[in-house]
Amino acid sequence: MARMPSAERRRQLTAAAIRAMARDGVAKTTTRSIAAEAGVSLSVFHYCFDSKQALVESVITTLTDQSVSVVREALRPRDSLEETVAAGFRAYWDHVRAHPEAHMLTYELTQYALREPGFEHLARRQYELYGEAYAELIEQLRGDMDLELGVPVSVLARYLAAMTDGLTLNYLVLGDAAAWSDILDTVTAHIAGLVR
Amino acid sequence: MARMPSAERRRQLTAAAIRAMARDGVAKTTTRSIAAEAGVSLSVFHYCFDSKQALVESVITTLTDQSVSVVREALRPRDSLEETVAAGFRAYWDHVRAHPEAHMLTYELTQYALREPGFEHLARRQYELYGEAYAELIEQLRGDMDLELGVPVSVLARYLAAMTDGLTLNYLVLGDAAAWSDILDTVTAHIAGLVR
DNA sequence: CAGGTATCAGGTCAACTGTCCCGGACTCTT
DNA sequence: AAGAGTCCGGGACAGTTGACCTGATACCTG
Repeated sequence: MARMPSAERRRQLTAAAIRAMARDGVAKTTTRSIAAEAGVSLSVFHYCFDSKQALVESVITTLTDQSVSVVREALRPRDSLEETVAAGFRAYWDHVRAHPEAHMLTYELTQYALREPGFEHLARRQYELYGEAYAELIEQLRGDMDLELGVPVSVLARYLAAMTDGLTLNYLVLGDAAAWSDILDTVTAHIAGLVR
Repeated sequence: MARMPSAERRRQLTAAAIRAMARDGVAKTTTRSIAAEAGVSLSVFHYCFDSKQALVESVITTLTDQSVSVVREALRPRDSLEETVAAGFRAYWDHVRAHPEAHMLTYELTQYALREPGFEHLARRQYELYGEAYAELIEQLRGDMDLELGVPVSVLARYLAAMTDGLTLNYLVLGDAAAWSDILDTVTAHIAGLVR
């Protein structure tokens, strides 16, 4: 086994845990399977993390930050409002279709966090960050394009966040990706109608 | 212990499992905790169900049917379209606020079903039934009120299902129930705009 | 009331999981 | 090169969990 500073080992174990959890599900991922996925012995795990919970906490924050950056990346301002919304949805949707297990895992971890005493704040943080990402984009667009919103920014941001969340979950359960792009088009038109 | 035909015992155990899972979470619910919740000994459990999986299957189908009937109950046709949509959302939302653990449990079980080999169909069935419930209501309204839809029924139904799903999940994570009624109003207006 | 069936209680078992311990090996400083 | 600090490996342990088994008990049929 290659020797490695524990900070880097922690990152490696976190990444291995994400792979194992995405593959097997959170419930079926054990400290042993994580260690095996990382290619280290079990004791290394407990050398780097005080407990499995500490590792899960690291996994959640890491994955949340990744997910939020996916949203931020997708939501780049374009020439027109409709174009921005449509391109944003498309970019996000492409990511969902390309990495369904990753999105599935975020839902699982959200519920894990809600159930685990002392972890609720991690679930909330995730959803708050989503909302903030949307709100920031809206504010930015409003300034750049001199838009007038028919609804408060916070309402619109939460609507978008909940919308994409629900669509993603439905896609993960039902599949049939094509059917959902029609819905995204409808929503895009709706958003465009909410601004002046 | 009162003697009881096994069919009724199964119902009793299913109900006890739902209570235990809603309280403790699916992952932390064991055969022992279910038996204790039902007030029977562990052996009764394995007398009535071949395995824990068989019980979980019973729980999922029972809860799915309950959830769908909640949706159907909420979506009763009223005088006008907007009134129908608004009242439907309100009724559904009241149910979510009154029984958050029950809704939480359905999300947990959906993911459990998606992860458990041979159970995927139960997750899909749940979401298909939601979609069908919405589609039926839309068809019915269209006939009664002579509406003309701007989008296909299937698109609208899936949109509504995903929408409520996402809003519910966001509420369960973030709380703050008041903030979401504004969003439901926005969506209501959107739906009203989609018909002629 | 006898015999058979349905139901229950407690104990047992093997497998798995998180955690920990102890000895050894590597690395860097002095 | 020697020692301290850091990292790694294998094994062990206690607790939990799903599953099962053997008797005992209640109910019903004839």
